[in-house]
Order: sequence, then structure tokens, then C-alpha cells
Amino acid sequence: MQILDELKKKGYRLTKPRQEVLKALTSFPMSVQEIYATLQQNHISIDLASVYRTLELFVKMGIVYAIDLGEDKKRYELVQPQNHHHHIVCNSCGVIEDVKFNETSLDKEIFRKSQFKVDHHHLEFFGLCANCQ
Amino acid sequence: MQILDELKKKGYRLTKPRQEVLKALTSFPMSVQEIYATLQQNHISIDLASVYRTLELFVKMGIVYAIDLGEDKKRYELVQPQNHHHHIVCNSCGVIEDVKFNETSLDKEIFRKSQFKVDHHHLEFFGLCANCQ
DNA sequence: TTGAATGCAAAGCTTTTGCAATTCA
DNA sequence: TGAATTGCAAAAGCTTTGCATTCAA
Repeated sequence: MQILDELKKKGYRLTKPRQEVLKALTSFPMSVQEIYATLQQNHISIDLASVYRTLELFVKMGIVYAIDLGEDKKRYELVQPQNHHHHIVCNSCGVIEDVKFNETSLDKEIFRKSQFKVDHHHLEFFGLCANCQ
Repeated sequence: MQILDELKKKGYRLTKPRQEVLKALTSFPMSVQEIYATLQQNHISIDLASVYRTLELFVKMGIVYAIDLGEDKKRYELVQPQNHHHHIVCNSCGVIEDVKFNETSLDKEIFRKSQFKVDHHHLEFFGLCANCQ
């Protein structure tokens, strides 16, 4: 897997926690508890602190996005450049759906207006899904 | 103040904590600790739990926005319809600036694409300010 | 007067950290 | 082997909650 090669290339070790957390991650934004539970269901024993440390590393490496959906905890999902998307959360049933959206112009407009050089942005939508309306 | 009238109209009591928290709030996104510190500096003694409960009420009433800037805590700012804006955070010095931005079309596009009826969205930018570039 | 709201204290969650033991390179 | 990484345990920070007391209406 190329991500694991990249780990080595950057001088990090290819350890079991890192391999397993990577396997547990998906393109859906998972909470740390969900990731930890997935590992346990697969009978893989990794300390919660190691899960946090691994996620921190993956975010720093650009492998994983940290996402905030207005909860009291963060969520994490795999970066997939060919599948760039945002999220929409149903205020009623809590379902989270991906939504693709072309917003490349936003960052440029911000630079014009504020002289900030934008690195990234967070864009999440909240509302009612088709079922709950 | 019309906000306090609205409180009464909705059957809530006009208490000292509510008045003081409202006075402490600004159009800048403040953390709960910052709000609490402001109150203390003004020699106003209000329990932290009451600050949280008051903010929860204000958010529910639509008086205050809860904002997440990728930290481990939320921030709160007064809703000012005539001053609708988003935020841009400098990754280097941490400065937070308002940025006005016309994005009325976003919610409609989401509805077309996902059938979600969008209530609101979160849009925050991260990058380097003019000084830190 | 009386139910709503507060203060206080305790606890709940998420996340971080120190350090000895382990493990990958 | 030896430095990087983990597991464990403890703690830190933010936020919530139970309950007796206080207070606005």
C-alpha cells in the first residue's frame, strides 16, 4: 500500500497500530470511539492513546482529514483526492451524507478580500434529510 | 434591549446571569473561558455552569452562533444579521479575522444535489495572514 | 408563592502526557 | 542494539448534571 511506503519514506516506523488504524479508517467520518470499537470487534488490541497518536500523525502527513460536525468530538476520514467532498448532517436523525461540491473559487476570493493565503477550509452543511423533512 | 424582550416573550426569565452574559458577548467568536474571564474582570460572579447553560439557551433562541475553529472547544458570537460573515484563522499566529462572503447559492445547490433541506452551514477558512506569510 | 434558574460540587467525555516496557529497523 | 513507539495509568480540559437554594414573576 502506497500510504505505508510513504510512512517509511518519511522515517516513521511501520508498526501494527499504524497498519490497523489505517485499515479501520474509511471515507466516512468516524469518531475515535468508532475507530476503537472497530478494532476491538476485529479482536485487535490497541490502546486508545495510540489511536489518538496515530491519527495525529496521519493528519500531519495529510493522509487523514480531521472533521468537525458540530459535536463535542472530532471525526476522521481518509483523504481521497479523487473523491473530494463535504458533508451534510441531518439535524433530526443524525445521518451523515457526502456531498460533492465545486468550491475552488472560494479560497481565491478570500485571498482577494483578506490577504490571507488560504491553506484549506471547513465546509459542512446542516439540515433535514429527505426522510425527515 | 430587544433581545431581552424576546427572552420574556418566550417565557424565559430575565435573570442576572443572562443579562451579564449577553453584555459580555461580542461579534467576535469568544471561548467560554474568555466570556467567563470578562465577567470576572468586571467583578461579576457567575458560575461557569450557568455561563454554559445561558449560552445553550441563546444558541437555541438564535441569539448566538456556536462556532468551531478546529480547536478543542467551541466559540460563541452574537448573531448580527446585518453583519453576516465567516472566519479565517491564521495557522501561524492564531489571529481570527472576519471575512464577508456571499454564499447564498451554496445551500440551494446542496438541495439540488442531495435533497437535504439546508438549515445552515459552517464555513471557516484556515491559512496564513498577511504578516505571517 | 412557586416554578424556573442558579450555584456548587461532582462526574462524564474526549484528549493528552509521563514513563517504563516493547518493538521495529 | 538503540531510538522510536506503545501500553498503561494518570491527568488535564471542556462540558454536563444532580440537587438544594435562590430568585423572578
